[in-house]
Amino acid sequence: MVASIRDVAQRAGVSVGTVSNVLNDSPRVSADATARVRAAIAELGYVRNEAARQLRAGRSSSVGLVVLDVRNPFFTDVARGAEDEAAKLGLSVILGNSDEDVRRESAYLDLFEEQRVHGILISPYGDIEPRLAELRRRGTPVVLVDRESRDSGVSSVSVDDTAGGRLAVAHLLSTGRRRIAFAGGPLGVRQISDRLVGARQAIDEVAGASLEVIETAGLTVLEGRRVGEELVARAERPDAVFAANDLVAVGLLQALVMSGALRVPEDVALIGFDDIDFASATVVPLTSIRQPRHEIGATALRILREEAAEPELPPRRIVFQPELVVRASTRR
Amino acid sequence: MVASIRDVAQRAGVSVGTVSNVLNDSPRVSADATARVRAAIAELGYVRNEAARQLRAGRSSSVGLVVLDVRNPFFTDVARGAEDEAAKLGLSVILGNSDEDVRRESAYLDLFEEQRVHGILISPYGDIEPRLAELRRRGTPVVLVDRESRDSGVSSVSVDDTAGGRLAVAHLLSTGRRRIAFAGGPLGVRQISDRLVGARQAIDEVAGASLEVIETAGLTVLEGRRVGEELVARAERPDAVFAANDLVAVGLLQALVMSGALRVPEDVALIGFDDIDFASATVVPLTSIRQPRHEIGATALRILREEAAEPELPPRRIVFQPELVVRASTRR
DNA sequence: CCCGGGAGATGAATCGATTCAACTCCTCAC
DNA sequence: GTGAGGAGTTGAATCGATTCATCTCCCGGG
Repeated sequence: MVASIRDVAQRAGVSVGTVSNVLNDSPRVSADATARVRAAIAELGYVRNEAARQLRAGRSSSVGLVVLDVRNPFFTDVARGAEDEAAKLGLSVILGNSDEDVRRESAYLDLFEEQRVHGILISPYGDIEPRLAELRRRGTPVVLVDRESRDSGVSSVSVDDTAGGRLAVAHLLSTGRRRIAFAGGPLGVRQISDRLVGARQAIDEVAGASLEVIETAGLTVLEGRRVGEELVARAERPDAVFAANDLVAVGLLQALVMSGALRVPEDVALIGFDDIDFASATVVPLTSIRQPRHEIGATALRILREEAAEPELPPRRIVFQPELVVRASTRR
Repeated sequence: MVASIRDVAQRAGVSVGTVSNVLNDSPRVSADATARVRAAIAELGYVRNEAARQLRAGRSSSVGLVVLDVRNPFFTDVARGAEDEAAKLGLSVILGNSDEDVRRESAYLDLFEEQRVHGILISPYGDIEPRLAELRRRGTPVVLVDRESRDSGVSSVSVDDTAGGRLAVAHLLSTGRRRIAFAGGPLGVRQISDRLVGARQAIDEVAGASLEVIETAGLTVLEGRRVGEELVARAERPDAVFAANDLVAVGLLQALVMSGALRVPEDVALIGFDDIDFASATVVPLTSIRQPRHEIGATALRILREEAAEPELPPRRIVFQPELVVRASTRR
């Protein structure tokens, strides 16, 4: 029913080898043969069968990317960075959304391994470094995104979350705030716990500063609102909140502003993390910690390529430094 | 390097046919053989090669889904509906983000066709129905999502956007508003222009009612803010705005509230479209037009399956009816 | 006129899983 | 003792693109 390379060859009056050479732009084909093959392809509506190609090649030309939350602009920007870089190399990116669910995360890894993807980029949720090391051992290169790898033999591209946390809280302290709250979770996710570690370091350097931890079930706007409503209802409140990402910060901001009773930054200062595009567009523009989102994705893809080319290379760890972006939500 | 089914067969002391039967849970295999094969698989770390499977089967077990904007919760909810339904059938969903770009949209269709996906679900951006009909003719079932198909031979699952637009504006009119603005775009996207058509129908039924159209470049929060800022700066303002989706409505709300000069709904009423989860969580909870998002995705996938099973079926058009959800942003 | 060599073209072998006709045992009925 | 029939297993053929050793022309030099 669907035309194969053999049908094209027959129609063009050449061999399958020649058709294959045309498809792959081999220079060894005469102009005449090329034209005939092109015509036959158009007439038959021939479309290359990627499965057959892959089977022969041993690897697919797709890269799998598993993210924690597709709705978070941070990850879509990272994905775009990876896609742009992949396009240059003739690869494509398949996006999987683990949605902070270990079962979904694991299912995507299974799927990608069965597909013999070129490699896997993953922003991990569960404790899966052993599994990833195993994947790598079996021949699928893996690069951690947004989390630094620990001892396992896997490369990573991340941002120094501890430094980011320190930067955020040091900024709040420098504007005179002393009763700081950290809002985010789950703390089992290292990207998040590292930000908390940094926050604590900054607190410890200033006498009289205190840190309260408000753990959330996830990093979403809704969770942020929940925390905000709780704060509004309290008698004793922190004078500044460090949200573990911008979505949580946006939710907090909404709840605080909606209450009418609290002003940002006068009553409560607020700082987020990621510096998504949206951060500058909130009711009160949000101070945040910028991560080079696009660059993270692009770099991860480049490293993946290098590993695919030379599997024996030792794992690499790229760590970007985060940057403080001050806006109205923390002004004095 | 990587173990194949032949290696497993050899290690287990059976034929490849038997291994294949074990992998596919055929009942015709003895307990003894099954156990030996399972053991061999574990020892060798064997992972099935999906490309080889696909080549033989002729079709992949993945379904391609192309959405206009992954960041829009409406589409992630539709995607989840499709995924949940796919999982029941042993299929997986590959997500592609066209990001309202015809080149990206087209590239995903190429990719999916080369992959011989089981079928394609697409929320179309450009005018690609002819291309989709061609795909279907060549054997890849296609279902339009979120847009009703016109004359072409393609199935669709959508919501009655015209009825939705009518519902929205009729509601604004029923609360006494008369100078209505429609904010959204690009109007070349039929999902959007249909909402405008419905809005106009409602306007035409009420004497003294007027409709102003403010076209935007896309349906994003940032575009909504832009429109909001423009409205704030004006002397003559509408007394109600119908935003073509909730993201635009959220942006509008932010800009209006931020100005401090305008109150919602007292000075300007605001209604959105989609009723994303977030709509009830905005500073002023948003009145919206609800679409059965999860159900749309699930239904589309079910129809895709039916078409894959019986390619001769005539195209079907499922149209869900939208529903008005009243919240604070349009109260009197 | 012959031969070397380069440009093109050929087609069989290959990748790995599935399928199915054919085969081997065994059991049981008569 | 024989034959029917069921359970379980086998392995060659197949899917479609790529690769590469081999072959065919043809041209120019000697």
